[in-house]
Amino acid sequence: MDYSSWVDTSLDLNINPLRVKSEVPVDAERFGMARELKPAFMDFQTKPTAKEETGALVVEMNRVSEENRKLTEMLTVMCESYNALRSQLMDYMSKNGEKELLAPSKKRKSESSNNNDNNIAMNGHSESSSTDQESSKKPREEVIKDKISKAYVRTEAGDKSLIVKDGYQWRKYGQKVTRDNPCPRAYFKCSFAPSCPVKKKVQRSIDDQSVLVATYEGEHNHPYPSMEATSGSNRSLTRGPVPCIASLASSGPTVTLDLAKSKSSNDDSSSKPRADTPEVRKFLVEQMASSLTKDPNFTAALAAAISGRMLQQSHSEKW
DNA sequence: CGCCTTTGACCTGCGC
DNA sequence: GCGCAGGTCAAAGGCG
Repeated sequence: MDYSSWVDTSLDLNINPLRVKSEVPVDAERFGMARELKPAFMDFQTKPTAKEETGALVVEMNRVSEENRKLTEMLTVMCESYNALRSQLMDYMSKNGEKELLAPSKKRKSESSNNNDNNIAMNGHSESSSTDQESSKKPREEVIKDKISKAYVRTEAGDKSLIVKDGYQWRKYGQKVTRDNPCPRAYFKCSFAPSCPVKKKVQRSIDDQSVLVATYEGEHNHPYPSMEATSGSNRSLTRGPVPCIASLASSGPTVTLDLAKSKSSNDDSSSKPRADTPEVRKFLVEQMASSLTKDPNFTAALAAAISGRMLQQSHSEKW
């Protein structure tokens, strides 16, 4: 599957001068703005610095266009790399996955291996059948560890907290720095119900430290907290655990690809994100457009580019 | 004042 | 048996 084909990564900044030339006067006249706009443009052009400013704007527009082109290339490379890694992972899982699941691991911390993490993340499996692995642990944990799930949550780049908002109320009871990951691992217990046996481990991904890996152990023996009960500072507004969130973040707008799938679709074929459907493509494009338009830097650059083109065009018309 | 976080100490399982 | 590493406990302090 070619994931680079999911989304048209080009921003399609159509800054055709002919369009500006043909549309702007018409619109201005249509809305009766010609008298107000034209003097403004004329005044702007007659200023001694107008030429320089126009040139600067054109340079800025070219710079933005070049940056856009580079970002597009980077995104394409990332998609291709992800595609290749996924293919390798699928091959590896098809060969060794079943064998590893059946063989009880002697190592206690088999879950900390990044390959295992990625297996679950890529497939969107919110629950893993690790009962066999956990059965070797001490008896008092057997009741708790019959249900293990993982969630991957992207956080803000500067956010150093280990808080995963999943709607439940948690009490932190420990924190450890593990050997395979310099980022500390936080241990939480469900504090919504005193008898709730659910525990949660949260640790930043070693590969991408903006991603929090939350491991849930056990099942809640109480109903999901209501929105009123979860409206506090640490309460979440999301309902239920987030199975998988994969994001493509840049320095500018963040495009989040939610690859979560429903728990009911556990077969391997349906675990692949149906991004080739028109609905998903439309959704992704809308999300990208929304992210871009919300970014003030992008809108400012876009406005500068458009105004630069307008000025350039009107300037060339005059000459 | 109660709840939560922090953090060092302690417990437990596993490999050598 | 010993050391290492993950997991848990509980006292202390912070905060609303």
